[in-house]
Amino acid sequence: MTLQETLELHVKAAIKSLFKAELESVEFQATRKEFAGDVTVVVFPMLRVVKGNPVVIGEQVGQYLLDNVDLVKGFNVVKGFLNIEINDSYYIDFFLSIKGNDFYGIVNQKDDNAVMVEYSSPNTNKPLHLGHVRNVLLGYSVAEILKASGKKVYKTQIINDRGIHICKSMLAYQKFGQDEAPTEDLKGDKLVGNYYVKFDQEYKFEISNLMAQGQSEEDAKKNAPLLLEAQQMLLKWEAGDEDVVALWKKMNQWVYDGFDVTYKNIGVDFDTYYYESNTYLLGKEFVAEGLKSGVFEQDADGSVWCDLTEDGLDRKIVLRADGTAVYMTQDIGTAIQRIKDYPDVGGMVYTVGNEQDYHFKVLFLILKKLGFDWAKNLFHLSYGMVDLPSGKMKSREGTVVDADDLIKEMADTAEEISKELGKLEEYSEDEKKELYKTIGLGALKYYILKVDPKKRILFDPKESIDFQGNTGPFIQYTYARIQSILRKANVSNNETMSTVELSLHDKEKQLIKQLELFPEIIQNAAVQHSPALIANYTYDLVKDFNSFYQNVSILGADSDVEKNFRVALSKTVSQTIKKAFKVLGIEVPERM
RNA sequence: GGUCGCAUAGCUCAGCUGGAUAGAGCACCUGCCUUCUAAGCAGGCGGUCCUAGGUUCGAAUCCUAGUGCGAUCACCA
Repeated sequence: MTLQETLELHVKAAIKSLFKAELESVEFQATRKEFAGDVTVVVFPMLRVVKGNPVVIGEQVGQYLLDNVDLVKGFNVVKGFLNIEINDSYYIDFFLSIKGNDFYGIVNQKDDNAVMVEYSSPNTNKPLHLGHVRNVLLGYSVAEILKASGKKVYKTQIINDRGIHICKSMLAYQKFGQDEAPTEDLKGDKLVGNYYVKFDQEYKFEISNLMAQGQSEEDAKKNAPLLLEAQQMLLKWEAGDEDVVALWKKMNQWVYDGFDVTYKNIGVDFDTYYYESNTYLLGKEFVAEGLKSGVFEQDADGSVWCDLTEDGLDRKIVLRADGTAVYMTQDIGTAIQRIKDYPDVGGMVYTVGNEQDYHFKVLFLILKKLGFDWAKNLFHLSYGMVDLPSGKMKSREGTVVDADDLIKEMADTAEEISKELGKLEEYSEDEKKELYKTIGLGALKYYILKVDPKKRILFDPKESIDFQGNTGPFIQYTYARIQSILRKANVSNNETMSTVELSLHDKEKQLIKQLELFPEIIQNAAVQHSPALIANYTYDLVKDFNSFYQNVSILGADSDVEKNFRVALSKTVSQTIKKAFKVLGIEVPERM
């Protein structure tokens, strides 16, 4: 039973014995630091069942608790707030109960229903950029948080490997590529991306030519020879033309190889992959079925629609007049395919930007209408765009922050700062390199994950990312500091720690209170799909630790009992930092 | 125009199901390295919580209207 649960029973008993009234629930909050006490009971809500002055009621309840509950050692009432002081022994006992537990806060027995988390899901025509980075970090972290909260999780992505945009880079490569192949200096995804840009340049050139010949802009955009060729290519691809398919396979493989390097650098992974080129056909099948069952309707021109006007939405197309698949068709197919492949999956999380809020609203609704019971457990993890001070990132215009470059720059900055501080003499060059990467990535990941997913991020490359204050490196630094203490502590037998004589320092108590919150933070973050909650929790924990560290001597404690206790407390804090950062996908260094 | 999201200190962000005098970091200013790593600690400065109504003992938080910013409403993805 938690402290609050215990106190709740006693407060209810107090109200019953003092006022002969039944309380449905008791409202608690942490006592503000300017008042004495550990837990606060809010008296106001009780006024509904107990008439009287809140201060007087608070006093009476407080006295009752002091007389009847061993845990309570004192109380005070300010306005309608009953501040309760708890015996140190409660906190010491609690700490001893979690001290050796490596899994404290983490739920290991898994739910029967698995969750599939989709993230990344790039187009295969350009390299990953900062926008993808937010997606990848969020998706990976939410997957890890769900795991830690007791869910079985499959990480996946949907690879958008077909369509007109893919044909554009293929066509440009065919025309201008001269058999160029990826090299060590030019990854495959970058190479393909270059031809996507090339297509756009040539296309714009053709448009301006046509307009010079008197065509309207609208017509010119439709009639540009390059676009017509690209459309031809898509038809050939759908017809299975050998040359086109061969080129498609070759270029896509280059991109996949390039992406793999980036994912590995970021430190994320996937359990299974889906390709739109495989799932769009299944989508078509279900469109046909939905047409039979009346979920969809067909227009005179042959196009198929879903009428959502009764649900307050518009009509949505699910199949073009020429019978080819649209985005929605594919997503219907992909969802169904996933459940077929992994029957234990009872729900899915889609990590996709908020520009597609409407799309997912419609998709989930259509899947419900098609009668899938798992459709009620679909969640769109919608996140805000990452914008630059100059505005939106656009691949075709080259105004993007490239993912690989960004990661490298972060490591470089970490290197600069580390060299200035000069604490790493005994490290080998390889170890230093590894550490710079850990710190640089830690800074980047924390910077992005600490923000509520819903909010947009304005990323200023010049101002760059901080390494001080509420940042990844600050938290990593605290972890490293603790490891340093543990190396020096040499506490041989802290299992049989005697704590009878111990009285807690305020900073120690504060740390234990913060540790106590950890399991609930993990659960909460899972429910809300929010790594930001974990990040902010960890920051608070680390702030508390640093304050403890600078105000209380750990290794220089007055007694062995005290020293052992503080070492064990520090160790538990560091393990909690490590677990919290693990679900954020951030590593912690042994020293820095 | 319809729909959805966001708006808190100069900047970047917290603020859980409504609760005490709205909190951090950065920046700026003061102190603290012969003692466990100063990427740190202790403190100062800084707020009409977008506006106006409403609900309530109590509103940054809930409701309504408005303003600003963003997204979306494609036989693009």
